[in-house]
Amino acid sequence: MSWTEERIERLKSMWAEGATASEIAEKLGGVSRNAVIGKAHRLGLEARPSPVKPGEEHAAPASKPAKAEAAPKPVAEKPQPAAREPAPQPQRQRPQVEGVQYRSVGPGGFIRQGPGDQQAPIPPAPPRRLVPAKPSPEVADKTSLLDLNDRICKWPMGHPGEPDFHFCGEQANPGYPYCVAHCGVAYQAQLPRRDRRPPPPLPFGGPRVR
DNA sequence: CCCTGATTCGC
DNA sequence: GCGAATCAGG
Repeated sequence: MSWTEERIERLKSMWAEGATASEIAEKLGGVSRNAVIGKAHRLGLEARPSPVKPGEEHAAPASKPAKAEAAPKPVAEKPQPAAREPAPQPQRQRPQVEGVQYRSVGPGGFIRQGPGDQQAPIPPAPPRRLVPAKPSPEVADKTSLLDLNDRICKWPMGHPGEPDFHFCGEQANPGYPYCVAHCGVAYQAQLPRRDRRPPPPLPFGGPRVR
């Protein structure tokens, strides 16, 4: 289907009336939404309000510092030594009752919830105060998850789960989550379509096509 | 996912 | 010039 004089006029009038490209394409018939948009542009028709913002420079971080950074949450206030311990029960033995139930005991001496328990069993007072675990020596001087902020390069080193997994920790490239060197790895200039490598075929022939 | 218009670029 | 493919926001 070609763009005859008559069809172009219909396109112009409908475009001027505010019909969407899809509607115009449907009423004209024989052309796609993209064809209508492409033709409208070539005809120099008035641009429609695009859902994609035109300007808005990417580099404008200082424009709206309104709620850029929430104030650092008051990380869990140090638990005051109030109510140190809930009155230690002198009762040492478990009450021997018929149908006694055995429960497993988790780290810190807390009794795990049983499958049939209606409410959590009252945990016994932990024998000692719980303290944060010391970092393993492998990551002692390395950047951990808790060290991250927006000025620190978050490039992962190694893999999660490995004992020495940590983060790069260099000074981040302002506005980016990584340092300059890792930004160079993370962000690649987009090549023209003809120069792009097609993705390699998936192993085993890829997903099954029905 | 759906929709939208804008843009690119092989033909 | 055409329009599919792609992009990017709603």
